[in-house]
Amino acid sequence: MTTEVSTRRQLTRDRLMAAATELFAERSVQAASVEEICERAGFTRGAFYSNFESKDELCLELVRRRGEQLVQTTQAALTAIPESGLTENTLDEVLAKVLALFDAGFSMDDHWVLIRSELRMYAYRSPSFRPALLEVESRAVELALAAISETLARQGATLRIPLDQLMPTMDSYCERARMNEILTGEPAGGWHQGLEHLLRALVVLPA
Amino acid sequence: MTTEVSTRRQLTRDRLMAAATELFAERSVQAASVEEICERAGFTRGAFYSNFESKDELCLELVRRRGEQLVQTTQAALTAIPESGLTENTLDEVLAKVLALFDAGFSMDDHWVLIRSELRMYAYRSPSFRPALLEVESRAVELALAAISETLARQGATLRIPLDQLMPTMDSYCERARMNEILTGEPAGGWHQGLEHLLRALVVLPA
DNA sequence: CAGTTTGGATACACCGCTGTATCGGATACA
DNA sequence: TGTATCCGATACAGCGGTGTATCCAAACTG
Repeated sequence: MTTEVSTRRQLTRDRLMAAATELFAERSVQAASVEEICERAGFTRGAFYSNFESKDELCLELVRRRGEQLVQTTQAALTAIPESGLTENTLDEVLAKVLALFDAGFSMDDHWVLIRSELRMYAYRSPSFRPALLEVESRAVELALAAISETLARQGATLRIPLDQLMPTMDSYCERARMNEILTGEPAGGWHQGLEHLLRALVVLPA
Repeated sequence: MTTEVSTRRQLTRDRLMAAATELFAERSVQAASVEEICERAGFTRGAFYSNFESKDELCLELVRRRGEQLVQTTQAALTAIPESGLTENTLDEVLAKVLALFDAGFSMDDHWVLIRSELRMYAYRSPSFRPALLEVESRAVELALAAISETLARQGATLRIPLDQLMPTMDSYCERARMNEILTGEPAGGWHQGLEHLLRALVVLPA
């Protein structure tokens, strides 16, 4: 059965990619050797080169999946907070929605903060990888932005900065805050409050 | 003459560090081999190991210098915009001062945007290097922050976010914006306008 | 239950980097 | 000008990673 074969193959691909993800965070994309990735996944390099043409290609696949996952969790987070016939135009409603987005979609767990940074740097150096990363990121940002701006519009709220500056501002702030927490060894979490402050500062409710 | 010797030594150290800086941006700290650094500087590895104990130590020295330079240019930028017996409490005055700070001190040229990111990741992985980087960065931030908050106070201006969140917010925004420009190949410069928007949004002038 | 295919393991040849130990030419000093 | 010192070059042994070519077992096929 073809599916059975494909299933097996897919399983080793998964394990390889999971191992790679870990090692990318630990050692960087470049420094993580194919050897090491295979070892951690419980394979030898034979398995790797049978499944991927190169580390570059694995990265591509990684980002592709990440993109899908991002889109899904984002949409899930959006629908999870229903239109809810609220009559009060509270800033808190907007906040909740946006914050949920960041919690769910733009996962700020240790792993992905490091990996995003790692992948950006890798993209800078790998011309073949760059467009893929840019496309995935921009798609995710667009999706989230659309949701946010719609929410804002419904509340009659406006922003103190251009709309297309909102996501970069918040995202980069969170990422930096998380990175700082990681580097200093502080417990994670401060970034969340920081983001809320930032949002409250940037959003203007109708008079 | 001892100074002559030292001068010579210092010169090769400089060349090695300059080469390292370039290569760190091009290939990453880890991927830049000692060999390559020496080659670009016009030396062999003998010179390197005669001057530095390891790549780690070179990084340390690099950051130390960067810190000094940062402090100097920041202070220069601050004194360059004199108290100027202005009577008008214009937001523009505050803006000018802060923007000048970022232009001068937190240099956002291609090189250093990449290297800062690079060093952060390196710090995450090198326990001996981490505290050094953190200290330099925090000193620079403190200095700039002190200057800014004093400026704000003099104008009677306040912020819509906690004071200690200002620098991370602005800095991370700029860095991200620059990085995006680099990745997409857009001409640099948009970040500057973005920063101005952000500042205008965050600063509140007295009624 | 043979025959075929698939997929991962093994073996091989090669390269580049590391760090140290040693050497030799230039420079400083009397 | 001779001598000591300094500092970068050279030589060497060793390691770890790369990518390919080949092999073998297990899983599918009819």
